[in-house]
Parts: sequence; structure tokens; C-alpha cells
Amino acid sequence: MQIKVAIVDDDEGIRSSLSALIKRAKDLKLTGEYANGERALAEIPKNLPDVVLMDINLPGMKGYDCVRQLKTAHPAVQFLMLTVYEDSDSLFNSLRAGASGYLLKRTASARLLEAIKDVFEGGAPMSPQLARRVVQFFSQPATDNTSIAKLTPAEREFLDQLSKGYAYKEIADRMDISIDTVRSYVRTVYEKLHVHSRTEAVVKYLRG
Amino acid sequence: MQIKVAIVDDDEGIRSSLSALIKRAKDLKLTGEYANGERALAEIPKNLPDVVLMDINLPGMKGYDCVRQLKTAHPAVQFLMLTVYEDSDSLFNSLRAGASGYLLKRTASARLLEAIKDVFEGGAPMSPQLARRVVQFFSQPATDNTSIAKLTPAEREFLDQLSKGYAYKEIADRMDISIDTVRSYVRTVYEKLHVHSRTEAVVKYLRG
DNA sequence: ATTCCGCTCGCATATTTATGCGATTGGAAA
DNA sequence: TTTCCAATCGCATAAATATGCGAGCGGAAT
Repeated sequence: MQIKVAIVDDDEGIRSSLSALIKRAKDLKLTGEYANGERALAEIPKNLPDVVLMDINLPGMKGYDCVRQLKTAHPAVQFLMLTVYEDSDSLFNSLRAGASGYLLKRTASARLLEAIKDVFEGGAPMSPQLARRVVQFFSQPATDNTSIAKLTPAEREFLDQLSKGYAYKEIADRMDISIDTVRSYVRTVYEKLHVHSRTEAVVKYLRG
Repeated sequence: MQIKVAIVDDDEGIRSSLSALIKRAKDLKLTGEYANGERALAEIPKNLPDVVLMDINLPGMKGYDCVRQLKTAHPAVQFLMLTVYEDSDSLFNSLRAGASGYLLKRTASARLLEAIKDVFEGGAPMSPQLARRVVQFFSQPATDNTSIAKLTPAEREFLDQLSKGYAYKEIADRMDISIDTVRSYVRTVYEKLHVHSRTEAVVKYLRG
């Protein structure tokens, strides 16, 4: 089965080289190419592709705004952003909008074809520099300041379970300890965090 | 120049097959292998590698807790997590701890060698399923937020108080209503959020 | 070797939370 | 105008949580 692909890019040259690339690939099928977001919004619903190659820097609406609207109406369609820019804002705006992949335009043709298959199969292809930026988003600024750092491994594990909403009995089962040991952890953890209720502990844990 | 690699895994078999793989690669050099997080914490600083292959499910401390400590002390070292588990918690805990890549253990050898070079060069290699999970993390506001949006103003105010850790009685005082009205809000809010405990409600509120 | 600490478990009890089944009022929508 | 619903309150009870006062064991540190 062929993967249906659509292209949204205002640059005629890029559009034609992309469409040529897709037409050459026997397991891909081009369903349409659009020069701007407005056209894409109007035309794509009439002939739904599996994957959309979307330029970020379109005249008029931004590529990610176009993605946001299309993705809401057609959640099954996958969006692969193509851009010359490496800036974080475009990246995170696109991800928030529902894009699944993000490649720089200088990506090699072979890699691009691979990426189209990746997104279609549920992956999230991304240029290495951009992937690292996403990963760094999560890494907290090495400040191990909080009182949570003073917890023992078992206590931290317990606190994590607490934050999931499990009852003491369930936590006991999951950690394979008795409910009285759970109660014991409640005491030591609350004391170390200076709290007196589950909610306070969980908030402190989730917020640092 | 060779990339210096260390291995942390409690499974002897996996350790030996990984070390054999690394020894065979001429542009990689094995600097050490450790059976648990505690050993890794003690030994790795004595002979710093460029990249550490870290198992998540270690006896004793979790792999990501080990990463957190080592990364804090040695920010230049890159960590590549290897695990059999695909669960989100391990993934996000690892990323928060400072890991740069995350692969499933069933990853092909060739792909693993490639990934080691990727992290060393500033990339963030990740199994497709996991990459997608990271990407999806960003595109939640459009989906999950709906339940909280359905709350009435008074209910939202109440939920905010709940998340601050106040007891029902305290919330009643602050909102100048009776404790039974508070209980009433508990019911309606829990129903709208589809939860059955304070902790679940608060987590949903803070993460919305 | 002795002390400290992390981990484990038990019993008892006070307080808080969760939930069921109600009611009244005033304002907005039908 | 009748219906709906947010907001308020009440009583009752089961379940969960918070906390006090213990204990034993094994490993690490001094």
C-alpha cells in the first residue's frame, strides 16, 4: 500500500523537487501540493493524505497554525515539518500544534523518504540537533536543591506512587511491602518534606 | 579519535555482549563496565567516558537516579539509556535526569553503534515509539484540558484551594461556605474530572 | 564493636476524605 | 412560565489518611 503524501510550501522550486522525489518513490503517492496554509486548509480535507510535508515559513498563516487546525479536524493525518530555521520557538510551536516530526530542509533525500515512512508508522523523526533541543527541554537545571533530594531511594519510589493517586494498599502491593511499611514511609517522607498531607507532598514532588 | 564508552547493567550476559560489540568497533573504546548504580557512581569519576550506556532497571538505585548524580558532577558525559520497558515514567524520569538518548534493548547492534556516535556528536537518538511519546507530551493542551474547562467558576476556585493542600474545613473558611458545600463540590468536580481521589484531581489540575 | 540508618513491620486512634441521598434558592435558558 | 442548573446546605457512613509509639534486621560508617 502506498503512503499518500501532500506538500505545503510556498517555494515553487522546493515544491517541484519534493514532488519529483515523491513521485519517484514507488511506495509513496502524491495527493496534492499547496502554496500556502489557506489553500491547504481548504483543499486537504477534500483529499486526505496520510502524511503532510509542511513548510513553517509560509506567507500568511504560519505552518504550525495550519497544522493546528488540520490536526484538530483530522487527527489521523501526520505532519512532518520542513524548515530552514533551527529556532526553538518554531520547533515547540509545531510540536504543540500536533506535528510529529521536524526536519531541516538540508536533510538528504534518502533520509526524508525514510522520515515519511517513520511518521506514518508512528515514529517521530527529527534532525539530531532538534531532537537534542527537545530532550534538553526536560532536563532540569542541575539544581538538586529540593528537600526531595534528601529522600532515600525507597522513599522516592514511594512518593512517586503517592503522586499517581494509588491508595496505601495499592502502593503496598506495587512495592511488595506491607501497608504498615507504607505508613512508615508516609511519616518519614512528610517529615523530610515538611508537609502534613498527601496533597502537599504530591504538589511539592511535582513542582520541585 | 575513539569515543570512550562505559556500560552500566546488572545482567552479565548483556554486559558481555555489549562490551564485545564495543570492542569490535574500532572507533569506540570501552573504559569500564559496572553491575549497578552505586559502583558506577564510585568508579566512573575515576575514569571518565564520553558516553555511558545505562540500564534503567538496576538492583538498588534506578538507572536514572544514577544519571542524575553523575550528570550533575560531569555535565560533559552523555548518557544513553537502554531498557526493555517502554513505560512513560522511565522515559521522562530519564530525560529529566539528563539522559540524551533512550533505546530499547531490542535495538539492532548497528543502530546502537550509530546511536553512540549520535549522542557523542550532540544528537538525541531515540527509538521511534519513544520519540513519538516525547512529541506527544507537547501536544496535550488541546485534548486533556477539556475536563477542567467544564468546571464552573466556584468549582474551579474550589479545585485551586484543593491543590493548595487545605483541609475541607479550611477551604470552607477561605471560601466562606459550609463544609457540606465543600463536600458537594468534591462530588461534582470529581465526577467532571473522572477521578476518585483528591490526589488524582490535583494532579489533573496541575498538569492540565 | 558499636553506632547510625535504611528498610521493614505491627497496633491503635484521631482526623480527613469519599460518597450516597437528599433539600432550597435565584437566575438563566427554553 | 416552566425547566434547568449553579450554588448553597444537611445528615450519615464507609473508606482512606495521618500520626503516635513502638520493634527487629542488616549494612555502612566511625
